[in-house]
Amino acid sequence: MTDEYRLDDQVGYKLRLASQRHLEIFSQHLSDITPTQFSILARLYEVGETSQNQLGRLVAMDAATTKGVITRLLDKHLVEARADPNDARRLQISLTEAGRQLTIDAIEKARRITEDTVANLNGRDVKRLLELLDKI
Amino acid sequence: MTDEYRLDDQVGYKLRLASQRHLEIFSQHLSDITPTQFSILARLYEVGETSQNQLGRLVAMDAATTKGVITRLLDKHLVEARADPNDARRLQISLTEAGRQLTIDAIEKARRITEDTVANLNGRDVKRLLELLDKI
DNA sequence: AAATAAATGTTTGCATACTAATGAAATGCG
DNA sequence: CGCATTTCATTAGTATGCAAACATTTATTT
Repeated sequence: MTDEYRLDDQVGYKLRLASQRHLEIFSQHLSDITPTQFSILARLYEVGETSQNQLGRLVAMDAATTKGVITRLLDKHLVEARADPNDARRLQISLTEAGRQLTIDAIEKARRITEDTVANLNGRDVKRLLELLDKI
Repeated sequence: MTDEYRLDDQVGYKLRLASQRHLEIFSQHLSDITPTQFSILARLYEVGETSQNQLGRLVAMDAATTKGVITRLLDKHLVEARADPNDARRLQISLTEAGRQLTIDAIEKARRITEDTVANLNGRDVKRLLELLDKI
């Protein structure tokens, strides 16, 4: 029936707003790294030393994007890279000790970040939201 | 009970994935402009000539971000800018004729973009998703 | 086995979006 | 009026993302 187009009711628009809000909360708790950088760190913590490209795949990032994120993490001395002896194309990435410490700490803070982000939702809503986002 | 941290279950992570998917769909349908640029255009179409800063506020964008988006739209000759005679600080932004045409066309395509983005959700789910995102 | 083709991993360059800090103009209040 | 505050816009710097290029390895063909 409603034939007009409402920008405010579009999924894409609301997704941007929600991401914006989440980013704001994130940086309040964790100002040293970004959400993107955090996901790389958390995944690396989970799986251990991995090639750069593979690592990117594990967090659904483009190879080029991954490269940029890794560069920034290298600059901060949170990860280190070494050539794979078996495959000259590959660059093996691992956490430094400082990186490990920061990641452990960041994971704790990340729990709070998630809590704050969904502060207005009850448990069932959160679950539902995750399911719905998954289907997109 | 579950005490471990699962990156894949975090709202922030899933928000990034969903946005990523939406962006992909968007660029398939509308390769000339980005979602951000589209929201500026759509809003401008809605409200008519407005100051740059005000326009940004209407789509929840920082003044600096707005500036960048407007610059790109000016480069594409989709909008035009003129000084406000009453207030020397202000820059009035309006759609060019080409911009109007493109916006009308883009709004049609945007319906499809939204449809494709939520293709796996039924009507009630979409409504619920919008509500949940709103609460964030 | 050598040569070629195909796949994989990484890097470079460029576009977009966002933030913090700065400057210019207008408004309000003593 | 004169000064502080607010509003608007811009600049400079950072992060993320994609397309294209390049290098290495693996598979295929002759």
